[in-house]
Amino acid sequence: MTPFAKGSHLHLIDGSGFIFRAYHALPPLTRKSDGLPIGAVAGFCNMIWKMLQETKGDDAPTHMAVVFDKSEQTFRKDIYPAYKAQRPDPPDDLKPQFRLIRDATRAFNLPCIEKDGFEADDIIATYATAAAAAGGRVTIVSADKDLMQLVAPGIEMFDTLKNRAIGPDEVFEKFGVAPDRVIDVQALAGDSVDNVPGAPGIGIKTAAQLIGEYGDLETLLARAAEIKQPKRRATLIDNAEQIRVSRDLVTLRRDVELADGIETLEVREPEAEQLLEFLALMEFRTLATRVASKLKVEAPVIGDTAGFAPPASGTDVRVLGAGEPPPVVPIDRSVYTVLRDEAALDAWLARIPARGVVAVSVEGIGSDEVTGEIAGVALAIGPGAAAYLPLGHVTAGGDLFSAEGQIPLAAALARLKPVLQDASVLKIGHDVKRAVKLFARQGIALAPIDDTMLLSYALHAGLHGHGRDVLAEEFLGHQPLARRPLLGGGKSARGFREVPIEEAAPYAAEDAEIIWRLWNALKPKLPFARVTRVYETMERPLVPVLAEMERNGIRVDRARLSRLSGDFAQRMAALESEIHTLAGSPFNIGSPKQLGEVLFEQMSLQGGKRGKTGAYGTGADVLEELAAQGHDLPARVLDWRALSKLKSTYTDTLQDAINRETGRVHTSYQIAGAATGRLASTDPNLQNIPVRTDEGRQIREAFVPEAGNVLLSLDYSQIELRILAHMADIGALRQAFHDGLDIHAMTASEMFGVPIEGMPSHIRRQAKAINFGVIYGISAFGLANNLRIPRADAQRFIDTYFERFPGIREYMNRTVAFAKEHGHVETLFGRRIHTPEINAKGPHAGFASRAAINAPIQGSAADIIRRAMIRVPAAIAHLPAKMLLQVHDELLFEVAESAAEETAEVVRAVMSTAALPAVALDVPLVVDAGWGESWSAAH
DNA sequence: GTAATCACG
DNA sequence: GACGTACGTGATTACG
Repeated sequence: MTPFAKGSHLHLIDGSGFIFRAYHALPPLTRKSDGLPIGAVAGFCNMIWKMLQETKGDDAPTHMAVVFDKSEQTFRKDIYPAYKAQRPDPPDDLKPQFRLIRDATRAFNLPCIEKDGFEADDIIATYATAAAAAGGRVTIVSADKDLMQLVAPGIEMFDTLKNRAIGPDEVFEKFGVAPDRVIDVQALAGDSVDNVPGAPGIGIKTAAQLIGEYGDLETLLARAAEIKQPKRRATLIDNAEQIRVSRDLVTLRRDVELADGIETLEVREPEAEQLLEFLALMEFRTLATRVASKLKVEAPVIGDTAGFAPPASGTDVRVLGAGEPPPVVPIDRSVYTVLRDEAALDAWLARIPARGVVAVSVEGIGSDEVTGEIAGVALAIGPGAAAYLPLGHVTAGGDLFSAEGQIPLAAALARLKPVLQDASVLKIGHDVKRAVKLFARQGIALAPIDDTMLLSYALHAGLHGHGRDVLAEEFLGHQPLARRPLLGGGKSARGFREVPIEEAAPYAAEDAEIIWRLWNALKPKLPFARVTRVYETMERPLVPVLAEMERNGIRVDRARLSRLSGDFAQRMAALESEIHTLAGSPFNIGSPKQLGEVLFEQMSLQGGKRGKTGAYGTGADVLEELAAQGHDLPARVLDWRALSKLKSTYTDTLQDAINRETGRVHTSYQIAGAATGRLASTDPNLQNIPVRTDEGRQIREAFVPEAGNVLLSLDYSQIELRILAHMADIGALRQAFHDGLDIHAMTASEMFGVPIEGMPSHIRRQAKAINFGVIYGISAFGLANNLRIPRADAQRFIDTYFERFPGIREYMNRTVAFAKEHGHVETLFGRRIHTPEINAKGPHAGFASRAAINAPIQGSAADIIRRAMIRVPAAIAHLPAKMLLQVHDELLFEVAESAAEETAEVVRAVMSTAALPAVALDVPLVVDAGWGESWSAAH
């Protein structure tokens, strides 16, 4: 080893700085065989190779190292906790590349230097200072202004992207002072990106002028009182301490204790085999060829499946036709691994980091995702490379015994946890919210994540479902093992824990492999469909938010529901006997068929209409009509039905939904359920809890907070009409919203020329029906039905409305035409809702065009509340508040009573600005808030 | 499994 | 001119 001395030349490459520059400078390249993002890796490798070639000869470096940031936690955070606090997470497609770039560095046979607690800049400063002191030369390969303070005799910088050296002159150009005073200028000017406070109101120009005048920072602060400009003087005096802290933050440490002395950084020639192996794995064909020719070895053959384990049997190859991707290795369930001991698990997990992406499929022991345990975890990193890790399987034989050949749960989870939480390993799932919840229960925060279900949803909402089986068929031409035979049905149904491991393993491992393949098939499509932003900002970030809400659950007062059930039962029994008396004979009131026969045959009432199945219609509208004619029986049936509905759907069923462990009800939200972007709530549905009748509201009174808390409800006022006013650009509507007018009264006034003051309620009601009708894609038939008026009258209303607001008709025509041309419509935020039926003939066409008119309006409203929900957790992090439920235009929170008002204001601010910055609405978004001792009282 | 009904926005 | 419709959901019940 040659000592570093006079004549030596050290190149220090700012690896972390370069990663971000390469990432943003290059298009999002992916590895061809599997879609792994590798743009930054490619940029890095090309840069290193170019540098190695160009620096040969007299000026060749004798020593070289690549330096990286290691952790977020540096000594600067101890000095100033807000330092770099608001820095966003790196993009998810960059995260897996961090590790690959370190691998690349080693493949080039270069030292890869990093140290906990320090930034790359501190390590560079330490080496550069030591090298200069030893009499050698230093070139810092970076354009980062934070490194410019190091420029000195013997130390210069080099910007590879601009291909120019940075010396004292260039530093002066940037900071207006010599390199040795750069720290002073940075301390004064601060840095908004890194959250270095500096002196408020002073930028680089002023700072340089002040330092130029007073010589250095301490002198300036000591003599601040002499400054003529009063504002500047006050700023410096008031913020002296903050400026000194800023100086400590920007000053690079030159005394980091480093394990490797400079002499160990001596340049070594790349080893051909090692380097080419890496380049082949990354599938960098051009660079591999170039490197091979330079190193005078044979270039590796890089096929499209390079990096994959060769298929066990490669005969059954699916041919996709000319111009299609290369032949695909078929799924082979016989090659999967079952991880039964810790050594096997460790070996498998060790393969994941280099990939940067792993498909994860987790099975709970049963259907409970909140308090249920894990039965097993399947992982996949490539075709045929999948494994199943059984954890909670049991053998049933009267009692349940833990099945043999399973690693103890705690030990396995301890090994999984670092990978599942590793920021540089992307975890992909299908409906990954399930996995997030199951792992959260085990203290594991699954992140970062991707979701093939949501990829499909962002790409193809309205075209087809997004279940795993549908997608496997559609995109892989593969039919997976069915879940049903494993779990049985009816009486013989069993939880996944009871499925024998040898049956569970191929099913689960195949699931993981399918997810991995689907991700590779779907993720690259996002930019082509222009839905990357939709997916990245409105689908994926919602997953952890919903997982937390679902885990929170809401407290429900069982005793109260039970009392209501009893009350309803009594009243139903009374009604039942009354109805039977009126009918003259007993029958099943709950049977529409029997009821129809009683009404229209036995009692011979008029107006009986048979539907397409031959049964009489007995819907509420029919019964109401009969009741209005003075018939008692249908009126009693309506009362009975209302109670029956409340009892069976709510007061009885909701009690069963209370979780034994938490005492709360945990709904599950379907993110990809509704084509428009709305959520759907299931098991139980908490988005249709009654509110419109007094009896219904009694059920809401059973939704209660914990002691000392209140339920806080915030809802958007008229959000869909506001969106319509914006999208269709209706000046009168927009103005009415700006002026805070009663929008339905205003509509009525415009249409019928009636003054808003003292407007008769039936006129307003008609206008309200029209406003809603417009959102739904109005038709005379629908409006007539709703208002119980003749169709001709309804048509006249609509004509008048369109005359008064011609922009609405234009919007409707424009939207339908767009759908016909493109096959989809879009929300304000770019969400696509496909309309495959839009060009159909016959009655389908009407449905499709109304749906197309409604979708951008309903969907934009859905987007807005999604955006709000994603921002809420950070906004309320400092408050004793939890977000519990979403009901399309309402968010419900549980909050300490003392913090209700503050929480309301914080959330109101988030909700009313949720469209920004993507869309600036021409109408205000008004949010109403209320809180109380129950969900009913919160309204 | 499907249709009818009705709860919500 | 007839068709036959308000938009988006989920749960329960009856019934074949």
